[in-house]
Amino acid sequence: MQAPATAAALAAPPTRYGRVAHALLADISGGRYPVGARMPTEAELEARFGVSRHTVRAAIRYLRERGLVTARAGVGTTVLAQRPPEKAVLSMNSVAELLQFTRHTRLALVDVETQRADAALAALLGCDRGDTWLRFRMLRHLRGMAKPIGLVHTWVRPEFGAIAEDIRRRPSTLISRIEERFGVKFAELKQDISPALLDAGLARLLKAPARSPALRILRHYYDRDGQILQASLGYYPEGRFSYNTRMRVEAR
Amino acid sequence: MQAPATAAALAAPPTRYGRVAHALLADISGGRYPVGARMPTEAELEARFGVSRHTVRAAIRYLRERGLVTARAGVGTTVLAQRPPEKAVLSMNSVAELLQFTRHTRLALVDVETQRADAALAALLGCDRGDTWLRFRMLRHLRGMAKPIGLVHTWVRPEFGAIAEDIRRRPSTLISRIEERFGVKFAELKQDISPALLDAGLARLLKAPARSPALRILRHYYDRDGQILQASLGYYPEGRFSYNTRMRVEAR
DNA sequence: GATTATTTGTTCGTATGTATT
DNA sequence: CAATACATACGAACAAATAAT
Repeated sequence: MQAPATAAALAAPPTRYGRVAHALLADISGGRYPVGARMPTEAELEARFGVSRHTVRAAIRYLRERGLVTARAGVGTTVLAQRPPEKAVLSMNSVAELLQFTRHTRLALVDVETQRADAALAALLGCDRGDTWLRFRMLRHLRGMAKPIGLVHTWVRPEFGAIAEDIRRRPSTLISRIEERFGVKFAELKQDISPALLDAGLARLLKAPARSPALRILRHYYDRDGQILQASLGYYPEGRFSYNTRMRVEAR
Repeated sequence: MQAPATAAALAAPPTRYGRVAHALLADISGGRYPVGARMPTEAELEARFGVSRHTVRAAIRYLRERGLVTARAGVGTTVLAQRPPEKAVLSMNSVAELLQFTRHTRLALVDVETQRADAALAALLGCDRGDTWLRFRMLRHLRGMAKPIGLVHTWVRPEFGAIAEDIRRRPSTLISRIEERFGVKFAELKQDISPALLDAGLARLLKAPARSPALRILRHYYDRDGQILQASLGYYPEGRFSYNTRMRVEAR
């Protein structure tokens, strides 16, 4: 009902299929093809736009790749959404809140060692085999809880090795110490959460049953240039920690 | 670190381009075309496989869509990764991306039943004991993966029960079907991720080993008035799915 | 239940455009 | 400028999935 979809939100490729795709996109957001309705058949679109079937199919593929329509043989092409995914804001999951969380925990250093990346570690850290890293292992405690909430392995470049003594004397999050000491800032964080079983060694350190389940959280910290600064791998056993987010759909 | 080990082989589409794509995939994972190397040109692949250029391009598109190669005009096609990600990665920074992800998966209905909330269910859903819910169980598949990536229990209010027949005929995400049919919109999503062990029943449905670890994702969907619309509890076994987020530090 | 019409999916062939070396 | 390689586009035919008869 409201204003002509002002934004050509997406840049149309300067191609024939791009023009067809965006004409259809305008029809969809304009309500001509409502969500759930079927689009014209490929043959009809050929006629309407005066292009070949190949071009029509390229246009529809463009819309499919963006999640706007779905196509099924024998049925047709159905509209899935009125507009390309709008930006919704994640209210809870910001870097600031993440760091806030780590401030409410206490760290205890387990050990530090130098590691040369084998194939598995190289894959984990996204580095070349043979690269040298300094690995810290630390237990993360929450005030008032007897058992640690997690065990974190953190790898830092050996250039930053000077912080090892600092950390030994007073454990803290490595990334903030690196930022202080070396004046670098991390600009981006990638995080991957997967399930894992605790092996005997991890279980003992965490005071958890062996072969019990845990969250395995892998984080990569990058600076503004996309250079990796630090990586960490944490194990958080069942019942002590869960990862909670809250998202709002932005008003349209 | 444990490796997911068994490469969940991608099912090749029973098509000519599917066979070409998987032959190339075998070459890539076999080391014939290492990461960073250039693939043969389209013309060379035509000759090698005895197919048309169109089919070669469809095969390469298949590999591109899976992030294995990249193609640039005037340059060629370059290998980006040695193996297809054998697990689905949910890269989620917004509700939009979450919905986008669910579009790339296929749902298969397991069963539907009416449930009266006992104490445990009431706690899980945040409702009163004795409330009636309709519970769907669905397996979530990723195109090209043999085993399901997860099993999702979804509870909806019995008022929305009319969608049961729809879903039975052609499974889809419940929340979108409810939005279509009843004109309600969810405005907020709360999500909680924790680790869990698969019991025998879940393991059987998921074709996973019993007592293997999984991500347990609980979601609550609310409308604008804070009324709960739907809740879901999903189990995603190790090696098939991971939860991925990317955060940037806000410039100050 | 079988048949037929409809619609998308796959595959060939060919030609021209565009980006890069 | 020329050669190379992917990108776009036209035309045609058959296959597969589905819906309607």
